[in-house]
Amino acid sequence: MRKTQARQAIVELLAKAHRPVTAREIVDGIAKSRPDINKSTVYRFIKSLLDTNQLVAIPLVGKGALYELRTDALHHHFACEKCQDVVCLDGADVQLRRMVPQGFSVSPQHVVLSGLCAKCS
Amino acid sequence: MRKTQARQAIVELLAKAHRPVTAREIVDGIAKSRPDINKSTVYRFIKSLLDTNQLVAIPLVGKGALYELRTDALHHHFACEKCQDVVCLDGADVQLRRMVPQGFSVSPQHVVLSGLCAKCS
DNA sequence: ATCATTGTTGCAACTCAGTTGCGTATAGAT
DNA sequence: ATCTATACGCAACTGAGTTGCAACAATGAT
Repeated sequence: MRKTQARQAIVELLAKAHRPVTAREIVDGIAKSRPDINKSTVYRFIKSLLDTNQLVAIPLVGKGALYELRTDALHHHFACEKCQDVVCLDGADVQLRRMVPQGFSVSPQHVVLSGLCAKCS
Repeated sequence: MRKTQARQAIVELLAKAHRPVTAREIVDGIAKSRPDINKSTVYRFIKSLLDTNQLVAIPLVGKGALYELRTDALHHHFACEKCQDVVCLDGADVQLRRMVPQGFSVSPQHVVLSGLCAKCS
């Protein structure tokens, strides 16, 4: 995995976002700040980060996925169906394990709950 | 909402599936049994069912969503990352409520956990 | 510092799921 | 039986994401 200018720019964008972002936001963000970097490069790198487990994908209802760099602090997410806001949930791992049958294991980084947030409900 | 031949065929397919299916499976399934029904009709009806809350969407990691007819028996889903199998989880609602902050409400039909199922882990 | 290797990139063309505009057909009311 | 809004088929379109390939540039060797 070579350290190229394009890749540094993409990782920087992800790190600066401080929230999960869509593929579209990454592509558009890079296009704005670095128009010399092609969208194929961005998509290829997103895929590569996913393959090497450096990026966490959070699937959304009907609208692709959100991405965030994997950090040591594993956490789950909650997506508000009304304001589309995504917040991070902490300490929910124990609860999750209680939900699945014996022998099943949950990937904590892939859990996203949907519903209404405190503001919208 | 008129009861047309196309719509009856689509609902029938969903009911007979006895598991959540992808949009692709619905479109292909209809195309096979009823080639006279156009894919636009299928997509339009899926959207219409979603808008009227008669269909539940289960977002997947990177691969669109699964759909199932809404039944009285609300339940959550678990998607195996290896064998792609989707199973239904029961009685997990209480656990979910413990996971979100005060004031948040979870849409139980929209929760899908990912990980490894008993066979694959 | 220069070179050679090979992974990475830009480009343009492509794929394919899902959408849309429009003229026609049909379910359901009168 | 007639009427009319709703739903449909069709074909063209959209747009996110992918791919083949020639050119480029990041690393390790010299």
